Amino acid sequence: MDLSCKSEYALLALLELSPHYASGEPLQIRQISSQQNIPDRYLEQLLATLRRAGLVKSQRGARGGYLLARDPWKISLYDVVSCIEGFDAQADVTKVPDTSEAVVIQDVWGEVRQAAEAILQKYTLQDLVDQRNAKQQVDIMYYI
Amino acid sequence: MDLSCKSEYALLALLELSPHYASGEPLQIRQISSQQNIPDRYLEQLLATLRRAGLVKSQRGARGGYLLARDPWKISLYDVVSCIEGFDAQADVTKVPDTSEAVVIQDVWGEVRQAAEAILQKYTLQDLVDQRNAKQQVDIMYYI
DNA sequence: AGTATACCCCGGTTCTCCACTGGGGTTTGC
DNA sequence: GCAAACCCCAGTGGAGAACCGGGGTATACT
Repeated sequence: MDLSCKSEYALLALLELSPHYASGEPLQIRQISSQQNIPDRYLEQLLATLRRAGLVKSQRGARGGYLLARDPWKISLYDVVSCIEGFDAQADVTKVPDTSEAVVIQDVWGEVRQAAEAILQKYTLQDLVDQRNAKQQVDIMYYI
Repeated sequence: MDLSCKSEYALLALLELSPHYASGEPLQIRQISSQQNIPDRYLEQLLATLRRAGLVKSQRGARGGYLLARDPWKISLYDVVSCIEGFDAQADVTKVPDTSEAVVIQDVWGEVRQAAEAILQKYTLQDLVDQRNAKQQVDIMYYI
């Protein structure tokens, strides 16, 4: 019941990209990884996954980097986590429960999954950026 | 985001034990494992964990077996899953998030965890037994 | 008493996945 | 043309999941 490193790294990277979306200037892996203490070669793989899922765009060559593919309020946390964790492709080998007890357990677990997904769907990258800004604002007020 | 075998096996076993709680007659590993298609030596380990957590009681020797330690409506699914998955002892190495972005992500994830736990807490073993019975009742009606 | 029946404990094994590293190749701006 | 970036693919080390097996111990029944 804990967030995997993969998803956390991916979210951190996208949160870094979010403020840069307006300018249209790409951000490099090195920048993100040093900013968020993420191993850069690992982050590269995650960004490749996000690109294949259509969440970010990449620009190759010198002065290249990554940009969000669409506005930060149009990307939900569910979009990110589901593509990184890859639980879209889980419909293939759904094991058939053999007893009636197994069925009710699966039902409850479905309810759990749905609740988790609902929360991830209601937050967008923009929401998190706003939350972070608000939190920093509070910190400044306490500092004064 | 999927239920582990361990937790599912444990829940199935406890659902088997629930109807026998009233009689006070213990149920053997072999019975449970054959009823629910669970490898018996593996189930043994899980029941040992449940026993150490105080959810079941064991009776050794001939005509021994396992019983629930308390009434089936006093055991929530959260009790079971948390002890099997062992996420009580997670408070020790809570990694300190280094950036403000990491903090907001952890906050959201905390919300997700809480929602999942709330659902697991609201269901008891008795609830699942009732659901199973209700479902079988419906099946019979369709059969007629 | 003796024996069969069950739990008990501990250890090993295979497999998969995660987190991470490394070696090249290709595109692009200056 | 060269350096800066992405791209792809491959491998590695560790951890945990899902088992299996052997030997020990308590208990009921005869």
